[in-house]
Amino acid sequence: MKSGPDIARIAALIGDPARANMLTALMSGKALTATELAVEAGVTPQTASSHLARLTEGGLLRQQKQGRHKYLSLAGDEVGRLLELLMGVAAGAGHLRSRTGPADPALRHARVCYSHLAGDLGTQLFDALLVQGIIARQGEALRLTEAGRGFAAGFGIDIAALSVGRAPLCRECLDWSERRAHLAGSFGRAILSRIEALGWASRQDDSRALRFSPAGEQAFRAQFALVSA
Amino acid sequence: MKSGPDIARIAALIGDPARANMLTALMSGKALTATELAVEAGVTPQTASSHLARLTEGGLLRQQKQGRHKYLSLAGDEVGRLLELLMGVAAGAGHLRSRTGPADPALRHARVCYSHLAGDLGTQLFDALLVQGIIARQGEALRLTEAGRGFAAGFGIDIAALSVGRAPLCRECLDWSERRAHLAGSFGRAILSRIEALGWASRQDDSRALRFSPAGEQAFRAQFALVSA
DNA sequence: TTCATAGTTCGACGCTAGCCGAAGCATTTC
DNA sequence: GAAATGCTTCGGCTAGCGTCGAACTATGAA
Repeated sequence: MKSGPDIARIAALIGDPARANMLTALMSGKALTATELAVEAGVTPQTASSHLARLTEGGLLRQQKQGRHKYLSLAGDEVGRLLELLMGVAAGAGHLRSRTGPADPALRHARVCYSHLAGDLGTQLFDALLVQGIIARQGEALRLTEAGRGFAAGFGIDIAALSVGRAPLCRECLDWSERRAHLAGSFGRAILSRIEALGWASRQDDSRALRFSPAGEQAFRAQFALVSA
Repeated sequence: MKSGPDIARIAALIGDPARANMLTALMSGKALTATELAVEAGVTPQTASSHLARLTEGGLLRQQKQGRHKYLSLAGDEVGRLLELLMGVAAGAGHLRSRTGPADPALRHARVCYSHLAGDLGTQLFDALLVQGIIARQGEALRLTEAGRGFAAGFGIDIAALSVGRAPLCRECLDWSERRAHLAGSFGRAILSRIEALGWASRQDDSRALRFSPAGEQAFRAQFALVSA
């Protein structure tokens, strides 16, 4: 029977696995759409909608409508710090998640994440694009450089066509298997389309794994100047 | 579908109102017994027992058995910081608890704790007994010194009669309101009996508060050489 | 010894909260 | 205009969790 802030209320908000997944997905600081978060949490959009409403109502998330999308991000630094501390305590208690995503090596190597390239190859690509100055950080955001536009044209991507929407051209997306960022945004999706169009890789239709042919992976590494495996 | 520490697990632990009450009650750093926490949380001892077991298993609490009591305290600084941050976020979200509890000053001043003296006067007594060499630390335990035996006789306590049982003569007991030790054990109980027998103080029968008469408190302070209030 | 108290275990009950299917806006695209 | 997409609301189902009564163990008191 204490007075004071209602810590149980917001702890309970974080305490649901689906919501916790959403929150950790947002820890990168990037805003994600409702559907992306639904996939991230492993629930249907209806369920996600309810969760997101409650998280917002509880002051943990901030919403930003943009066209028919709804971008969600953490409500503030304090929320981020809270989550980090929570991860620290959880790790200290030695409780790692049991429900580990499929340890499928193929998934870790290369997979599709909302129509862009993720996994080991995805993060390598992201690093290489930064090093080569094709994309650049601009504060919290990412932008396509002038050199990048030239590169895109040479790779067969029509940037002008991508720029019509208001959706960001470049976004970073945190990779669960690598804990590092890979490239999202319409440019990221275009790269994956191109990779498939060139026949370098194809999707496994019953999974998110992306299967590169040996020659395809070699061409991919050459194109983006990745160090060989 | 992320990997990493299971933040939902421990957030859910904090997310139950009863458990949250227990944790906030422990935020002062004081150790409390299982029953005290049950009262604090407003649940029956059975329910509390289950909660406390889960909190300990989850790495949030630390247990310390002492006789037939079980003292519980936060497992570490990190847990305390987590709770504080949680309160900060909760307060920021504008969610305050309505239920307010009594902070009875009389209870803090002097009360009965399993038949020995606790509260502010109890901890003062404990310190004075140590300083005057009536009791002394011996590793983790406490013992009555030779000087102490003489003092006890002068105060009207028959140490030989107390020594028949196997129960320790002197024990320290953590004080919830002061977060400091006071004297327990059969010697501690004997002191309280003597205080009551001398008419210095009397129990309030519907509470654990101990009511000293003005003259009684003065005599008590003189007897044990406490600094005046 | 016998009694009282602190704490635990077990079992059963009830309620909450998460989940999804179906249907309903709202916005964008063709 | 019609179709598609992103998101929300509603309703019903189910699993899980918190709750307590009753019975049990262990420690301390008389």
